[in-house]
Amino acid sequence: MSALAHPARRQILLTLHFRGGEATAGEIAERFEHAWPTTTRHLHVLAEAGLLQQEKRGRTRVYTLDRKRLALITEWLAWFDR
Amino acid sequence: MSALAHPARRQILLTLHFRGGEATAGEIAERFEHAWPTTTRHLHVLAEAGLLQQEKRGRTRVYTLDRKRLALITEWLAWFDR
DNA sequence: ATAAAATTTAGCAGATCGGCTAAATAACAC
DNA sequence: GTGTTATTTAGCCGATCTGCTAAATTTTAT
Repeated sequence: MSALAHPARRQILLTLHFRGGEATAGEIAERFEHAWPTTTRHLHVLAEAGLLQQEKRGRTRVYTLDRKRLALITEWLAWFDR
Repeated sequence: MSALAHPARRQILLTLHFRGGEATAGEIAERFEHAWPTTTRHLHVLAEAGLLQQEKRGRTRVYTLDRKRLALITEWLAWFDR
């Protein structure tokens, strides 16, 4: 859950969502003012948390949103509705 | 959202929930192996994030869970269901 | 007035975070 | 094979996090 702690990372997730769940590292990075390596690191944190999957496609890398993983968080929050 | 990043803080929220949304600092702290001041700090972080309210009652302090604030997070996550 | 109980505040120390630049890697184009 | 494009890796550095102990604060009890 600490993967969601940083605004840039939440923005990455939303960006991916509204692009149909997939985007290349470049497409994502260009939306931020951060230097590329900074975004690369955020992507890595998200992938480490299982929220993103990485796929090497030619010389680009495509990141895919894992909505199931996000759903786990929603489920955790649902404890408070009982 | 970074207030939820630490496991101890999530545990505090659940503890409060299952006690009806209210508990004293002591009741919460005794559930953790952490030193008291450590738990005090976690409580403060949660209060700062608006997830808890603090009320001085005699020589104890009662913390109350703010479920509305938690609901905001659920709402954010709901973006991914569209 | 003094002591005990409940809790916070202060402040130190090591770990992690998050930005950066510079250099490395991998795939494609000529 | 040389260069260009896309992206990551390495590593520095200041800021924030999280644990601790010791001391302060506030209320209740004697």
